[in-house]
Amino acid sequence: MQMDERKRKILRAIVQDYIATAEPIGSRTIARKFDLGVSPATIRNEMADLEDLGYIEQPHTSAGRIPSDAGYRYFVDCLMDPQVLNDEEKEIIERESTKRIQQIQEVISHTSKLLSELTNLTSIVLGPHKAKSAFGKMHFLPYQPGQVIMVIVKENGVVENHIVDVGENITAEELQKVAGVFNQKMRGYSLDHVKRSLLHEIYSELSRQRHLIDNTLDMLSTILDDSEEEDRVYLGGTLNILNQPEFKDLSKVKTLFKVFEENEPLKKLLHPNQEGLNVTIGGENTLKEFQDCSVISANYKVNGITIGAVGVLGPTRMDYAKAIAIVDFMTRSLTEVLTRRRR
Amino acid sequence: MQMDERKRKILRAIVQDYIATAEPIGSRTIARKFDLGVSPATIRNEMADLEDLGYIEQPHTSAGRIPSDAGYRYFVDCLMDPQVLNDEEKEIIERESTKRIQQIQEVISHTSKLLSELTNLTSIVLGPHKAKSAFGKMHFLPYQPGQVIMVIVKENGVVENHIVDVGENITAEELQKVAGVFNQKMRGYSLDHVKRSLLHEIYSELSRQRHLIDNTLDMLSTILDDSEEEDRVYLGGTLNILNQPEFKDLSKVKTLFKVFEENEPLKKLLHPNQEGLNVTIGGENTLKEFQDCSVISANYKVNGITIGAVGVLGPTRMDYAKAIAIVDFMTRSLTEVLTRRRR
DNA sequence: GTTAGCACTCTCCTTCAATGAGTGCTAACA
DNA sequence: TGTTAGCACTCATTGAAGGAGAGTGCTAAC
Repeated sequence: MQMDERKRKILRAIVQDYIATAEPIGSRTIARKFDLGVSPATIRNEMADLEDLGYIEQPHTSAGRIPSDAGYRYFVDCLMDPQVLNDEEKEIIERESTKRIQQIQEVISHTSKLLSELTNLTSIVLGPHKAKSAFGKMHFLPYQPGQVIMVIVKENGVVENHIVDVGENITAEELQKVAGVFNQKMRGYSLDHVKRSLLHEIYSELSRQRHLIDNTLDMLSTILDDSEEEDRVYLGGTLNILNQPEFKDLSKVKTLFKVFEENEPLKKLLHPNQEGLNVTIGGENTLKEFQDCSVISANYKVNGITIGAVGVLGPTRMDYAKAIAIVDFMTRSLTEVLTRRRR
Repeated sequence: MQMDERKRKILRAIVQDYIATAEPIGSRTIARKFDLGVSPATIRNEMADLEDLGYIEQPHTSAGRIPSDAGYRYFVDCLMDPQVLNDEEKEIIERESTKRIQQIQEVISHTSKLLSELTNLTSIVLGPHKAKSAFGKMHFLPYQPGQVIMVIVKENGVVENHIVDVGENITAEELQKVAGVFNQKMRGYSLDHVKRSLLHEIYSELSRQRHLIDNTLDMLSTILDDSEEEDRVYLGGTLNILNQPEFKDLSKVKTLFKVFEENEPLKKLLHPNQEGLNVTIGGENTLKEFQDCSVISANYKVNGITIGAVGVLGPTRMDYAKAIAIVDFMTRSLTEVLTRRRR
């Protein structure tokens, strides 16, 4: 059995209606709502075929049909009219992107908020990859006796500050020397690379100033441990899923929210290593908690290098056309903003 | 009608049992579970009195009694056995407080997490008050052409960095001068005070270097706008409330979580301006969303000055003795840690 | 003052039947 | 041969009815 034009029309009608109403749809309703020029009986026959093909299913005998994961997949791949954002939405995103923003983290968190507001879904944004981001420059500033502020500027523009213990008798000049060594040896290298290859070199360089080495050990581990830390995941609009009828069951909400508290599974959802825009539908998700959810995700870049990912998460019954359009536009905008920042 | 010893015993029994089971409790059950030496009938008579006094109420005629807000209040004020933490709990908190912590923000967020874990309630922690925190010192570091990193050290130990536009032709010496003026004029004063009283003085000082003033204006507004920003509120264990039977209704959860997304109402809950430990029960909360919740809150200090507040939020049916003990111990520990950091 | 006994109330649970939406099948039709 | 009308059938949902159970307040006896 093959898909023909009429089957496609009917499948599209089912998916669109189910996305809009969240109610199973029957043959009579399709005939009434969508002008296909055939009677409910004919539609019934076609629906039986579509069910055989695995594109739709029946919650129970006397209910209408709903799309299966495969049905959504077919819809996304073949049936969907690609959508472009309306001017209002574009303007909102663009207004946001022209704001004077100080730090990359702020850009990311705004993005997350905006995504969830525009889609009415839950947004997941993966911040810049710490261990992979290149070390830029290091500075020391006085803090209080025995401690200094270590300011680290990454090449992607992120600025971090750490407070480190140095002991009371280290001098400003000595700190200068330490910073000099770090800056000279590590500039442009990712922290991953430092840890794997450069540690020895830095030590041997510093060991000429024997009494410095204990302190610098601490500093290095501060920097590197920090890079070990989870890359931050920004969530937005988690409450939006409470509006979806598929989550009127509290226990579902609970398991989902529990996963939201952990970073690792969320990262996985975004396929941060896959290029381009990805649509993952229902059971295609590897995590069982998300098997009735779909995820639209895409990467953002700085200077052509992928540094993070954004996505939206919602029930499989989501408005794919709109969500895809928004995620797509958003990653482009984000890539542009971040690249612009670096001049 | 007066409270006598037996009435107190019965009220205590009702509150304790209801806290443990979340089920209305009847006279027969009280007689069975608690060894009061009287029959259910006697207890019934006393319960009728307690209801007249407003300490307990009946959800409906044929159900047992549950404590009213006034009942909880009486329990907390007069009946409760004050609890001390067990060694395990103490150890957990103390282990946390001896960790090497870099920044005050981390201490606060750990506190929030710990509070919610120990109490199984939702924790709310109000970070250090920005506008009221005193300016300490300012430094400039190079960033990229036309922008510099402005590092600000508050007197409470908080370190912030901002990126500011300065135009391409400002020199390092000029920045030094600007920092000098800021440091000299603002040190030790709260940003509130700077905004109210010192702005003029700083401008007139800087106007000697005419061409600097535009840039410094920007910097000042960066600092001061930031102080306008919401003081951050840290929430922990929001999912814990989903385990409470009183929140099995999704719409309740939704309204509550909606409030969680805003800072202002949460701050109000903590009574950050009230000294000592506060217990706010049910209807005593001014926000209608929280009228079936109770809040235990207390202030923490640095060097004797209140700079923030912590609290736990749960259903009125919470384990007050335990929650109070934990919040109390936690604020003391936090105060101690933060004071120690400053040496 | 305390207690046993009892009628009464009200929620909760189960059962049962009616309703209605939707289907698949068959036979008639173009 | 594809389309349609008609019809019997299925099954979730709704609401009513009735019984069980928990708990109360009142009365009378101790």
